[in-house]
Amino acid sequence: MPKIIDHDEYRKELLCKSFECFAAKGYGQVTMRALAEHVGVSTGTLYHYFSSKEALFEQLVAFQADSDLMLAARLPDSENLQQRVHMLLKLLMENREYVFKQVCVWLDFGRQHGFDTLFKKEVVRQSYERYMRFLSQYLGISDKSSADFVCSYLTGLVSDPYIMQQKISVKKHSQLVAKAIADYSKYK
Amino acid sequence: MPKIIDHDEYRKELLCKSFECFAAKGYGQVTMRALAEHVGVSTGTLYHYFSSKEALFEQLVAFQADSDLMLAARLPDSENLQQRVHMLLKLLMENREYVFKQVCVWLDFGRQHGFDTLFKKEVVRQSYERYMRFLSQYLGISDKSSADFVCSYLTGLVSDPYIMQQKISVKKHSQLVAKAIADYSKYK
Amino acid sequence: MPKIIDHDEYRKELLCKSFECFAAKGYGQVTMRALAEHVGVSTGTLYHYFSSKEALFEQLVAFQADSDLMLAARLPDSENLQQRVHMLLKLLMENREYVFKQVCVWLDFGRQHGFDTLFKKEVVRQSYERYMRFLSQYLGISDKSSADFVCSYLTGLVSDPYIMQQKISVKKHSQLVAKAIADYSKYK
Amino acid sequence: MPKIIDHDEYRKELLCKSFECFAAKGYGQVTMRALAEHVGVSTGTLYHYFSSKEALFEQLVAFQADSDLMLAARLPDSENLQQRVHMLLKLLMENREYVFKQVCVWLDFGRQHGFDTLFKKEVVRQSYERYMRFLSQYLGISDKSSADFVCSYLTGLVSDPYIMQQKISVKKHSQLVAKAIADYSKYK
DNA sequence: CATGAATGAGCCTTCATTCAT
DNA sequence: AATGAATGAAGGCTCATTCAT
Repeated sequence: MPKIIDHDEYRKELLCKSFECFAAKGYGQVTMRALAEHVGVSTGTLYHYFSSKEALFEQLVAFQADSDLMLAARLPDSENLQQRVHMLLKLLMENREYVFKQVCVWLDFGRQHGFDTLFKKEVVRQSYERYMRFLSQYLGISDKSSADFVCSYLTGLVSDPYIMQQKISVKKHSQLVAKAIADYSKYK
Repeated sequence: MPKIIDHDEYRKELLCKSFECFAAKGYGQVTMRALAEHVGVSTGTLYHYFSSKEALFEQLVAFQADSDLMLAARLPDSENLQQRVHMLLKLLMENREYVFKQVCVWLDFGRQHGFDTLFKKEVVRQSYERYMRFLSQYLGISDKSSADFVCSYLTGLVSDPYIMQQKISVKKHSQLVAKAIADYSKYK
Repeated sequence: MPKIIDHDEYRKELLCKSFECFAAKGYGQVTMRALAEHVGVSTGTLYHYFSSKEALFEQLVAFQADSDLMLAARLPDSENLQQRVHMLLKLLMENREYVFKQVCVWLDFGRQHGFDTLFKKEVVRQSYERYMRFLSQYLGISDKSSADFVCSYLTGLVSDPYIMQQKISVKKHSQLVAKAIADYSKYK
Repeated sequence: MPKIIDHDEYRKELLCKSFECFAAKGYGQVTMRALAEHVGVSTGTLYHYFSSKEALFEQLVAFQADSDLMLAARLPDSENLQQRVHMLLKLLMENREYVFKQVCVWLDFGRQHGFDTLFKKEVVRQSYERYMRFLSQYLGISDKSSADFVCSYLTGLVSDPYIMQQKISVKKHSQLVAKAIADYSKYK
């Protein structure tokens, strides 16, 4: 095996490969040995790049938060709200497995650190705000309630393992969401 | 007089007291010793009522699924759709912490058994179907897409730790949801 | 195996059996697994009685310090100084192996905690003072220099592995030591 | 020009720098990484000069045994026995820290190889005999018991961490030792 | 029934050692 | 010659589980 040229690059590669494990089994159920095996290195190497299991997990979360921006960046623009919702949903549905795993990892992370103190962490706060900002901008939502509403809906969409199992009608869902957003002005 | 009259009753009591632990720390992070201590018995006793940690956890999930019906049963009836949505949301929000913990436990359960094979389990399928049936009936939704939509929204509402942290405007959300349901017919 | 009746008694028994290991191999070379095997219990049991390897070692040292009093207590009294020296040397020589091991353990302990801060520890200070007090009393030495002299000689006697290997002439040594003590007054 | 002119010279330099580590922490507690860092090279370099940790340690002990002759060689001669004892003690006391570390290292070495088989090793036997020969010659002792006696005393003097901590009266000790040696003839 | 001491497999982590560069 | 990334066996410690009381 040739010597690794870029330490940090390799670190990210390890994180990348670790994601699956943590998502599937959960932090407490993942052993460093199993992880090393899955990733294709020795436990010693893992500890060469990460000071501990917890540190690895934390870096994984931070890394994933970054990666997600790339998912969102793929979204094409459009004049039409319903079209934008549609594309967003389509993107999520196409990556549902990945997104669901993401949710799983985040939940673990939350438990690991306590949900009450979670949002005091810089990584977490930033990630979340970036996410909300993106949503608001892309969907052109300026109102908090509407944003929360859409956000809840989307979170549910990607969190619900039952829905995960089936095909939803992206078109109908888009219509409902777009209408809800558009209607909002009537209720203020 | 014997302390415990009903073996099964006591079993449920133990499960009940175990819920907090599993919800807060996650299956893999809960030790039988810690659990026993939290519940106030010895580990031996725990093993007298449950054959293993996994069995205990499984029974906990089944038990919780039952308990949730009691939450739903508290919901008063109403002619008005928006009012019904409103009451449902209010109920969820009043029990947000409990409901969120529930989500956490289910997540663990899912991972323990693999999400792909999850719905082949009788307990799980039944639970879920009961939940969907209740929603459809209570909100008077006969269409699958609408049901999925509302279900997604609700799942997100109770799963999202960020939303968990803040107060949402139940009123506005109710309006949006009720409108979305009502509007549905236009898009079929 | 019957349940242990006296927790503390058993703890001491474990310490007692541990002594050999630490003396022979040195703290850093003793593994908990090897120790458990030598002692005849499982590692789990070891940790049931001692919170850590270090704690075990510390308790061992404290326990040994106590045990040594029993060795000294066996010494019969005598009017004659040379006789007393003689009996002391004989006792040491008869237990040379044990005493040497003791020295080994103490040295390890010293290194573990840093020799500079060693005598700030209560256990250590007390042990040492008890030892010196006993020597002074038994040999009737009131002067510090003489005591240090005898102490040095004795420490060397039990520390020197070369001397350990051979028989020394207890009689001659006694004469030399007794004379040295008696002579002391001439040099003050 | 190559940085290291003499391979063997550099080896000794590495040993020299290693001494502190082993003396302070004990063989088992010293890691090759820590050693490399302390010495200022990479672990790879360490393994370039020594085939293993154990080999390094063994060479260290042999090297130190040689070095000690230099300490002894510094001793000036004198007609007067008490003066010679006095100078010897003074030398030891001035180098007490170094000498004590030496003792620690030897203890480790002894344990590593088993004290019972220790004197079958050539290095060890030679070292010890050189030491005894020097003592006998310098102090003019021809009798084994006397030599053992003085030897015990000196070993104790440098081994006892308690005495290490304080100042002894070199003058008084010299008097006692010299007298003991001189007196010896009376007791044969 | 209830207890908690005992067990040992398995976890996280370290460390002597190797080897490609 | 020198480096340090990579390895995996082994160490300290935990924990699900059993069982004598």
